[in-house]
Amino acid sequence: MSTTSPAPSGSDQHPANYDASKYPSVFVTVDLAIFTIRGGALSVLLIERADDPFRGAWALPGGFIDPDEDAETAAWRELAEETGMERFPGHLEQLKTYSAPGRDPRHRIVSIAHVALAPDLPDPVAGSDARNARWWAVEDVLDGEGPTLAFDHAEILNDAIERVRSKLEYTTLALDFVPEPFTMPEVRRVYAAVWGQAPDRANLVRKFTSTPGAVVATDERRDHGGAGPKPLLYRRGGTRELYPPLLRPRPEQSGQGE
Amino acid sequence: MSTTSPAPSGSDQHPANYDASKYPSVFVTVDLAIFTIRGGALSVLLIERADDPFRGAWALPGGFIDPDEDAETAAWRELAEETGMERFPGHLEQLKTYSAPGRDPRHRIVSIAHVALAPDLPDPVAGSDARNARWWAVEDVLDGEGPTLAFDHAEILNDAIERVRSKLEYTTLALDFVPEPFTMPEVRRVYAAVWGQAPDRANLVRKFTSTPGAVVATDERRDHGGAGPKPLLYRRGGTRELYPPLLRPRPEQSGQGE
DNA sequence: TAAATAGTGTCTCTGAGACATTATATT
DNA sequence: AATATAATGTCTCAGAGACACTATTTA
Repeated sequence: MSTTSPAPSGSDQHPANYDASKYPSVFVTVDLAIFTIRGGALSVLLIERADDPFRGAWALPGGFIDPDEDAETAAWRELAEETGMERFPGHLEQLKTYSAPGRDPRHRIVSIAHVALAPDLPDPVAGSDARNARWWAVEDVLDGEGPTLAFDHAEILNDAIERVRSKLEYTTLALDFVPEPFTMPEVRRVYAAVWGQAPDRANLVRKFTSTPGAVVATDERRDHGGAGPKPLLYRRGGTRELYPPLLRPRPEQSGQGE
Repeated sequence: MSTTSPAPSGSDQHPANYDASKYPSVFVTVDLAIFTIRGGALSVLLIERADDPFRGAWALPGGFIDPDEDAETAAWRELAEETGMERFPGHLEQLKTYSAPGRDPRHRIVSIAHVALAPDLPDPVAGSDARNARWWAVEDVLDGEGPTLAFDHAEILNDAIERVRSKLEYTTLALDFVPEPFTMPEVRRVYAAVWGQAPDRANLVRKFTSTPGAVVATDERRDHGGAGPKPLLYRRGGTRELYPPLLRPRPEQSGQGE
């Protein structure tokens, strides 16, 4: 059927009796868009490249998949290494795989990108290789006021941000940005940081407290030292889905109906 | 940092000066969950395996990524090959990448799975290798009344179905299941087939016709030969997002609020 | 005329958005 | 007191769900 591809021999669609020499070696890596909220701003961890290509540009952390690992395991391992914690204390999910032939000028590298997020992440550890790593406010990176990104990492970061923004609509993902126990005003500040716009206080609280199993109220309140009543503390519940979703406001769209 | 992984030498997170011999060869393939609607039933294309492993089991079509291709290009090529058409006339998107070390017992294979769908796909071509390929009703595969699936393809298929079901909620993806021009009753039958439950006629029509740019009405009607008035014909508009979404009914959930 | 289907009207109820009100805390 | 914040109440409107009604076609 195919005239363009070196089809597998025989009827097997999988490479049992396959001539591997026809294919150049392919490296498979994981890349990570790690988000946290620092100073009220959605922030992402980037690493400054010390070598060419893209020397001096900034890149998403990443690394190779070991022979005995799947991508998710490799991503958890990288998370622990990059943040210097034994076990990364947040959420991780696969984002998308990037496979353009020229995305790395040296080798064919297929990268399985992931999104991770956690509350209160510390400044990244200085690696044994003394490479430069730091948190950047996402807004600055998008504005172009921040660093230049290496490879296709600008595209990956865009996709990752859109994933987080949209999952805040129909899941309780925002709760993974705050340490337990948390207050509703804290959750609201997560929405403000990620969307750039906070939902109405009353509506947000109603959504979370009226979704069965989303959050569990404790009988304690947080003393934040400032003025006003002490907000009630909650813990995460088992329910991950917000139904119906908490939709972010869309930009006004013009266009004709039928 | 890592004690478990053979870390790249130096500070480079990408494999410029990397000892490739430390890693066994990894094959990268694309797998395809191709959906269409036949006889009112959501159906998926499967191929019977002629060789071990999983001889006699059924698998999603797939194949290798060529050195000069990205995954999407490879998927389009496979689509054309499997359906026997020069250009696959439907929608394609990346689903998820599957990378468990043991998912293929012979080699390390990382598979970038895709979801494709189109209206009115013909019976699959008999390949030059005379392998068996056919459409299966998704319902039968899920029931276990259908074929046994090879590798981790049951998991991939499940993920693919869930992707299609959920995208029908917040996009106009249903329109890619019908040939242009189409009628609203046809679109409704798509929802019925994918969700197992049709939305209310009036509400569905309101949603599509009141979303600016979603569909464009023609001034023609389809003669379907049967009783009743001839339904109005539409074409797809540029808008892909349904906002607010057309949510499918959720199963009753129990659980305690706060 | 009966039956089938397309298209539209409309009633009700949920829930989002917006804002007011009350309660609780600090200075 | 004045100010700040948390929590809740409530008014309004958009839109989903359900269903009725009319129109159009075939048998």
